[in-house]
Amino acid sequence: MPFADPSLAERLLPLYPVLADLPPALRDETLAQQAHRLTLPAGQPLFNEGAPCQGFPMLLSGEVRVARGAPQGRSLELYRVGPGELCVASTACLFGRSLLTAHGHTTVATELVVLSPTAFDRWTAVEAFRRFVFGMFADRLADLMSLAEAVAFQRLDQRLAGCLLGHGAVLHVTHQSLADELGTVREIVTRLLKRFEQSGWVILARERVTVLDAPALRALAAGSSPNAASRPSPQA
Amino acid sequence: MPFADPSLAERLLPLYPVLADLPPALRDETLAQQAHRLTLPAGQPLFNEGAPCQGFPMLLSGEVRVARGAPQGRSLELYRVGPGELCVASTACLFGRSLLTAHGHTTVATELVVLSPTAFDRWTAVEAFRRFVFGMFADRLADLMSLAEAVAFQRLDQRLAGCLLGHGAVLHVTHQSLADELGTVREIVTRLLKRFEQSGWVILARERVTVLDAPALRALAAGSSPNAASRPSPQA
DNA sequence: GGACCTGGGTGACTCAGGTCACAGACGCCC
DNA sequence: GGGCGTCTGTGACCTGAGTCACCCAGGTCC
Repeated sequence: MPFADPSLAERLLPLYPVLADLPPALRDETLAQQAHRLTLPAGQPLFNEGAPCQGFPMLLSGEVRVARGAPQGRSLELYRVGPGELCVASTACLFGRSLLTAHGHTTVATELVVLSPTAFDRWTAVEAFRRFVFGMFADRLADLMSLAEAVAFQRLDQRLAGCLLGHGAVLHVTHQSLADELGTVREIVTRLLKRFEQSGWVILARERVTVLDAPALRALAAGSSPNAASRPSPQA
Repeated sequence: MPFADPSLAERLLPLYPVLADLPPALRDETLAQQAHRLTLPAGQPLFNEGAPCQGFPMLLSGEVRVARGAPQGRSLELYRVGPGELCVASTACLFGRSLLTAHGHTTVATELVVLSPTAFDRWTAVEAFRRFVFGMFADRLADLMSLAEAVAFQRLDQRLAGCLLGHGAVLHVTHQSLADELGTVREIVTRLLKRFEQSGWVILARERVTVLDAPALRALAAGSSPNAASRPSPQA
């Protein structure tokens, strides 16, 4: 939609404060002429393995989940992108001699702005914006290193505990989606969750996990206790 | 060593052709004043987890291995850096609000040039150089995604087969170093290598692995055949 | 109120990978 | 040439995780 949208910059700015450092003329011109805005429902594929990349995405709202799929339907979540962040996978393949190596889809209804590659180039000429992009790359890189380490060295119960934390006390998820996040299968998630429930750490219901004892989960995730799950927790 | 080194640019240029796109004055000035040159023997630590980062490294020769360590002496190799490449981990922490999350050490005698952060900033103002850096980030990001996927979904024999390939017919490695590369322990590597030898794919000797049947290893690594190792190979 | 679908629960079995505890092999240095 | 350290080989054993097969609960749709 190449017509000027007066509200676009106003909506982007609070989420991406770095845009304030761009020359206003450059910013508004590129937003008006070299960006298009997308609105996607939940569960919509945004890009796929092997596809070329259209541009540089900035999220206004919603969430994009970037994962890599294996055979027989298993998949591993690499990271998620929220408002104020940027999807390095697609950014990466703007430069990369390589195509995309992961797929992304929305987890909830999502609005995003996609900047054209040339516009992105012009923006990165501005030091503040460049630092922002490098910073994002750095963060993701660190995330991916941690992911690789976790997959290599942590037990699944530790990783599961970890991904139950930090999303509030009540999670609305299916066991299958947790399995996809961890790169395992549903049955295993069910088993482990059941063990957590027996320890009194969570309560399970259909499409819902209620966290009762976050500290216990955190301790398990931190991995200090090799088999804490066998001790049904101090007070039980 | 802040004295002018006339040969430095000449040595860097063939490895980093992108430097030809920098304004010569800028390039020579920063190389002379804001870069120092390091020469390290093999096996020397270059940086460690949690340490701050001194600058932007470019390799003249040698190799740096970036890994992440787990408890009980296990470690997982994240990637390696050779001449013409750059170490994104340290670059990343130039910007990152975070410290380094991995450690790097030389695998062989290595010469490198470390550019100061401010000099790096000035160089990235040049579009060609910026693209080069973004490209490197993109490549590493893709590597790390593949690594995470491999660790999550591939069996160790497949990954081992993969890392025997592409280093010539004769590798000079200990089983322990292969184990560190894969994030496992020595005994497992020994077992798997022995299996490969029994299949006639390699010959083992002290600190040496000779690859006889690269195609077979490649097929195993590709993972198309679930348990190819049980079939001692077509012609045997 | 039955058919049907999705999500959850469970037990039996298998297997890759890790642990432990050795033993032999090779090279090196006095 | 004997001692010592590093590297390799191997067997017994254990366990986390995946597979398979099935059943059950709870909604929704006719």
